[in-house]
Amino acid sequence: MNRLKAKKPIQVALVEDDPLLRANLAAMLNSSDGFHCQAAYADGPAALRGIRASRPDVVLMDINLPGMPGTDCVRQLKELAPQLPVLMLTVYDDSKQIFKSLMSGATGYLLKRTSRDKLLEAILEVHAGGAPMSRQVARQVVQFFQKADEMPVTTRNASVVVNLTEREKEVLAVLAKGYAYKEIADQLKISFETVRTHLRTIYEKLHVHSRTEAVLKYHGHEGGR
Amino acid sequence: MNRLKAKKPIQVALVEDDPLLRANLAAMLNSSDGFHCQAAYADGPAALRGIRASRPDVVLMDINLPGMPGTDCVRQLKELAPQLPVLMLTVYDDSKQIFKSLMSGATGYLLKRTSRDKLLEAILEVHAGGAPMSRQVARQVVQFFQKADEMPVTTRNASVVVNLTEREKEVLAVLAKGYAYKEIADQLKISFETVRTHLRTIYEKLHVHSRTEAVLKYHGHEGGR
DNA sequence: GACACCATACCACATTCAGGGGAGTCCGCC
DNA sequence: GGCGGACTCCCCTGAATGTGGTATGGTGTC
Repeated sequence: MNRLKAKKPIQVALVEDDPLLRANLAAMLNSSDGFHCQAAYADGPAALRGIRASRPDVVLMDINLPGMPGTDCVRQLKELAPQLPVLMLTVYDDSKQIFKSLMSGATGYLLKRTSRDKLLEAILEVHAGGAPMSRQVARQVVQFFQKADEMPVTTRNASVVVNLTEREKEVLAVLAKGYAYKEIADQLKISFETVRTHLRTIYEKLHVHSRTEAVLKYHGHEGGR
Repeated sequence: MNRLKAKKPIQVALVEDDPLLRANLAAMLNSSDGFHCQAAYADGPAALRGIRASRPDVVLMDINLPGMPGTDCVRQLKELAPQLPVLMLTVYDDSKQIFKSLMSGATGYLLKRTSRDKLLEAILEVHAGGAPMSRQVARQVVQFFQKADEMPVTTRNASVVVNLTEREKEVLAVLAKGYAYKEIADQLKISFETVRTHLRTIYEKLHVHSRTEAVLKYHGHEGGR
């Protein structure tokens, strides 16, 4: 954050629909040595038009844009400037969003709660040829590969479910038939709360965040990312 | 690198066949606040035996081990301690090696020319739940996703879904991938409320009362109830 | 034109789910 | 004989879901 003193600043373009956040980010960039907010756009189409002409060094893009999703915007941006690094900003560390962004061409992926310093560091990093990711994001990406490794063998519900204990498998099996928590509790003769405790650890082990995702994994569907 | 002052140091286990490098790394760790080199192994089998008993917080592993490749070692390590984070060290930023490591279960991937500070930072990072990667590695990982921009679409849906209108089928298809209502709304470019309206009529037509039941019908599982 | 049907959208209320704690028993293993 | 893992149970909070009603514009049909 302290080198680049006399060098020309990194030209950053912003794409963010929230006016307040947009202004804050721009101000933050312009008050930081080595950075310059070249332009700020409120939506995808405007960004595409502007960036085509102005050629920034780095783009900071909100993933939730009105009208055109950030991921679509990245994809089109990458078509007209393949080398241009794009940093996605999001409030969610949801794996579906992450992979969608990365597949669309995003170069890095940061959570919005990233601190100012980390954000500036990430801009430098991406400009230097890296691929900065927030901690949670990086871990998800890495886990993707570990899951992908189990995939080809797809012994249906055998491979994904292996880490689960016997009881957890029972709970998941009932869950996967569509029963509500209290019904699962009745069937297994345990309390509602115990069902929830099991489900929590099951979700953790399967890397999912909703019963639907868990059911999809159980049935080997491996739901969309 | 300066927090964790009075806290218990992170217990690190080393796996590195080069005696000199091994000693250097151990010394470096032990001379750094907040870190402790708990053990250092020269090969995979020794590491597996030792780590099973000693339960370190983090493992630093050379990818080029004599006898057993580092990737195999990681795989076995992950079987006996799935939560244990493993940082791979390598001189190559070869993409095949990187992906093999990640698929084997490595949590982070650093080039050996990484500086002392960056290395310590990476250990903290991985211990805090992240997935530190050297710049070159991160970029390769991201590029992987951009090349793999396809998806296995297995949606054979004809059975129960016939009574539904076109739009309803679209909604159900996205629902069945595990997306939340608001995500469905984003994808179909309609409002959250409209998604809910569609879902209501879908549930009615399918005679179900929860998304899990709907998903099961959609995938032809019929669920026992 | 009246009518049915579809897609869109909003409000309100109750229930369910998801994630964060903590905590006690039992059992096996070093 | 302590320690960890599995299983059990409870509390709290906030988000997501399920169900009821209502409404507008478009489209096609009789």
